[in-house]
Amino acid sequence: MRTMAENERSGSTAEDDEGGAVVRGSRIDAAWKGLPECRACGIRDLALFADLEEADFKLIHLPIEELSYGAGAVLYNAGDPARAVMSLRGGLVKLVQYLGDGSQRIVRLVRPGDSIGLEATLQDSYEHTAVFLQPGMVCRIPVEVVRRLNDETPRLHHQLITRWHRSLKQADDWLTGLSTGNARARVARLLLHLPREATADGTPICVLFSREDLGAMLGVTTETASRIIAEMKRSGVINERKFNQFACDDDALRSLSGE
Amino acid sequence: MRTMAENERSGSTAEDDEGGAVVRGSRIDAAWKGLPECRACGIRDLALFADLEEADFKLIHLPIEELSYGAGAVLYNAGDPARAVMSLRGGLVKLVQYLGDGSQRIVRLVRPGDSIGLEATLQDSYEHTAVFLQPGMVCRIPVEVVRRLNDETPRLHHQLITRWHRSLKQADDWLTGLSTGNARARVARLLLHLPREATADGTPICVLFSREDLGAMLGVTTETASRIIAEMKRSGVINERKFNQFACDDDALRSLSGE
DNA sequence: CGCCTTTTTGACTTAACTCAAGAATGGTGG
DNA sequence: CCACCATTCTTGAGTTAAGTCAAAAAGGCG
Repeated sequence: MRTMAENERSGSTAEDDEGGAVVRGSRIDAAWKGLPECRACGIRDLALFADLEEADFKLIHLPIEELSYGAGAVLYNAGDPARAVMSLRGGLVKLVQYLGDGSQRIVRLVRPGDSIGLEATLQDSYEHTAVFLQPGMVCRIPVEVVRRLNDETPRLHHQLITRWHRSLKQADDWLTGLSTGNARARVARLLLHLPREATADGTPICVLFSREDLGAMLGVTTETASRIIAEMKRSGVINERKFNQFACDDDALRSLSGE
Repeated sequence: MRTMAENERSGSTAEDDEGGAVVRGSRIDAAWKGLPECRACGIRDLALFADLEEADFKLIHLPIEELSYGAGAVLYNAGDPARAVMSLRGGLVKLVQYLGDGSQRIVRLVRPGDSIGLEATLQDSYEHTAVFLQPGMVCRIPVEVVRRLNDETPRLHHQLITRWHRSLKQADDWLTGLSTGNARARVARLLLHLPREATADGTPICVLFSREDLGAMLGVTTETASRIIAEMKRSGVINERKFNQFACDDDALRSLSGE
């Protein structure tokens, strides 16, 4: 089976390596941005700390760091010691799971406001490999902080449960939506599911990624993913504005998705 | 696409219908078994209440009921009002998700000790349809009881988080294991994943289900599922002792699974 | 025992995989 | 700035696994 890409597991993990911008190839692994002021966080209402009150912040006795990553940067690898929960502040992250034979499958996408590595609160190693698809930032919250807040304030643990729930729902939808039906329908559903970004001229755009990643999300080969995207471009269902940036005809996509 | 079985959504839901054994066709929907004594529960160490202490039980102010179901009985349908969390005491339950076109996909199997319908603590309707594949029993815990215990004792909410985590892990494994690779490998992995039951002569047996359900778990057609099981029977990888009860050659299965 | 459902099998079609080569793209270094 | 290199993407041709439609066989139930 060549359905999924080979695992490259290249380079060092960003965890434990937060000391500054490390440039390798064209990839910036992690750049330290300082200690954020959670109370003033621009996306706090989306984030893990959404419900915290003034008093709760006093319970934080370890630094929360803000780190920024380039596309391709690895947040952590499966099996790495899990010492922090991350809150995504921008960009897009894939969670990858490896099979026995070295092939891989992308099990979820993480978007701004979502948490990454929640399992750190329960066990001492990460379950997936987390890789940035689009550059962005995370707040790195040491697991001791999460544990302490969770013990002391119900406001955090409601948020935690909500996040577990959200991840599970996403996992179920991922299975039914992106792993079911023919390849064309899967691509269409994926495109519909992707975040849209506003452009200068007002057209919503969705940013796509490598055909290999596409294949690993949908459980099809790179070539099949490529062929379908190419075909959609030719038929005008999607319209490439810049490299891998597409304006989508959502109605057409919906009908392709078999809805 | 005919990949998955048509949604029959037949019959009434067991929820709200706990007043006694309802026999329709050959299916017993639900039989009321009485109010269990949690403290003395035989599988309590597996169940949601594993960590509760004597004082905690005093917080339970609504009855927990014990209900038994036959194969094919529907615990609840997707969208039904979610008024209880269930703890599975025996048997096997499938969680089904429906797609826009009416086809279905089985997203998870629930085994004894696992909880069903945890989303009831967060929202007012169930996300899946839950159906018994093998007859068994559940304890039905009103959502108010779970909420109250969760507010009052950290011992429950650790169990709750653990269960969310376990479900998510299972979802991820389900995707990579049962929705990846060719049909033969998927069937092999499913068989390896199924619980084994001891028989009189000591051979571990695994109880299989309809080809339609098999297809809906693996994302293949009923015919493909049937063909592969038939082929495995012929080649001796599995050995049918009774109807849908198989002795498995696990080493052979592992090699088929592409491990 | 006969009816109905599920399973199995067959024949055919088609979607997706495989292998391979050529085109495009982006980065690198002269 | 441009030429070159390494990827990644696209496309083609051939193969194969899985889907489809249909009918026969097997099981289970009344």
